[in-house]
Parts: sequence; C-alpha cells; structure tokens
Amino acid sequence: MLDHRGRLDRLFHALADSTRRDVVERLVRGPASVSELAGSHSMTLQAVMQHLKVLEACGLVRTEKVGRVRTCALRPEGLRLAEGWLSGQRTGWEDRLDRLGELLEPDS
Amino acid sequence: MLDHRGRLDRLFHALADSTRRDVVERLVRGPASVSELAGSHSMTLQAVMQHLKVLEACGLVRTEKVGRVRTCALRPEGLRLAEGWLSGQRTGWEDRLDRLGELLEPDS
DNA sequence: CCAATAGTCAAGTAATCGCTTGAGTATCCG
DNA sequence: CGGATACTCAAGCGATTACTTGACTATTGG
Repeated sequence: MLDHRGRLDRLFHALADSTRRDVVERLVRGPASVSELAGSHSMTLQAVMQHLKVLEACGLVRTEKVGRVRTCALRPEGLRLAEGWLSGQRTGWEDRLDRLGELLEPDS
Repeated sequence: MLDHRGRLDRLFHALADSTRRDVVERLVRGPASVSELAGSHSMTLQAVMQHLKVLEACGLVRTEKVGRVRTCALRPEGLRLAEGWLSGQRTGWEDRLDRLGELLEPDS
C-alpha cells in the first residue's frame, strides 16, 4: 500500500522522459535489442542502457541476455497501474461534478 | 504536435512526485486554498507553492487569487492527455498480441 | 490602526538526472 | 586465432529538483 506510492513515483518518473517514452513506443511493436533501440536516438549506447535500467526498475520493461545480445520487451502491467491511478482521479472528478449538477438541477 | 512531447514530459514529471499527486487527489474533491493544501504536508508553505507552480505549468491545476487567498482547482484535461498516451500504448500492445495469437491459431 | 493571516520573492543547498568519455569483458564470425 | 560486435562498469559533469531559510507585501478582522 505504501509501496504503491514509490511504485507510482518511479513509474511516472520513467515516463517523464521522451527518450524513454520512445523506447516504450518502440517496444509496443515488439522486442528489440539494446543497440537496436540506441540506433534511432542520437545518443551513446550507455545512455540508452541507463534509460533501460530506469524502465526495468519501475517494471515497465523486462530484459534478458542471451549470448552477447540483451533483448528488451514491454511489460504492460506498469502502464495499467499508471492508467488506473489517472482514471481514478478523473472519474472521481467527474462524479463530483455530477453530484454538483444534481444539486443544482434535481431532475433526471 | 511537437509541443505534445514537451507537454507529456511536464505532465508525467509533475505526477512523478507523491506530494503533487496528493495535491491532485485532494483537488479532485474540490477547490482548496494554498495553506489548506500545505496543512496536510509537513512542509513549508513555500515548498507547496513550488509544487503548485509545477502543477499549474503543466496545465493540471488552475489557480486564482481573490483577496489574500489563492484558490486552486483541478483541470482534468491534463489527466486525460496522459491517460490517452498510456491507453494508446497498452492497446497497441494488446492488438499486437491479438495478431500474434491469430497467426498461431487461425480460427475465430 | 495594527496584528495576525495568506501568500510571494529570492537565494542557497544537497541530492538526483541525463548524459558523456574511457576502459573493460564476453561472444560471435570468418 | 583475431578482429568486430554487443554490451558493461565507472567516474565525472553541468543542469535540474525538492526542499530550506529569511525577508517582504498585501489583505483582513477586531
């Protein structure tokens, strides 16, 4: 329950960087190796690896090394957790507006 | 369209702090003054104001000063934008899995 | 009027971030 | 074998973050 807090912290922090979001968008289309991911971002391989570490730490990405290639894949549960918090807030807000509306116009 | 990138950066960054998420959760229940928000967070008023500035800059919160009190309210559009990106990725992922499944089991 | 209240401006600080360079190590191919 | 490939480890660095303290302004209630 309190881990939830830190989990969301790490999750939203991970998503707050467009390079990392690009990685996620790429991995939605299927797994990729580290150098494959680095290819499209004019940035050193090491930098991409650091981003990958962040994505892995928050549970958004799973990686596995086979031979000399590390293959990265998406883990959608993280996305769902963040989505859940967001939609919870939004619907909470909408419910409140509905109740306010009913107070002003008590028909329907 | 390119502003979208920076907008999501700021949005997710704003949500990556649990104090700021607390503020959002509070504002879902209705508007509040700055000191009201500061009350529950053992932290100076100034710190809370800085968080508020972040929330305002990314469009999640709207504030208005009347007399000597500044009243803060939620703006749900930001939530919707972030939610949209997240669900886009998730459904992209699910569609891909569906297509994979059809390849393996070509019935239905 | 005047003190308490509510917020504001500015500067300083320790920690973290995103990225780099440089120097490995392990695997694979010819 | 030997060179190319694919990472990995570590240190450093400028920028940004999340606060703090301290001083100041504008309202408001008695």
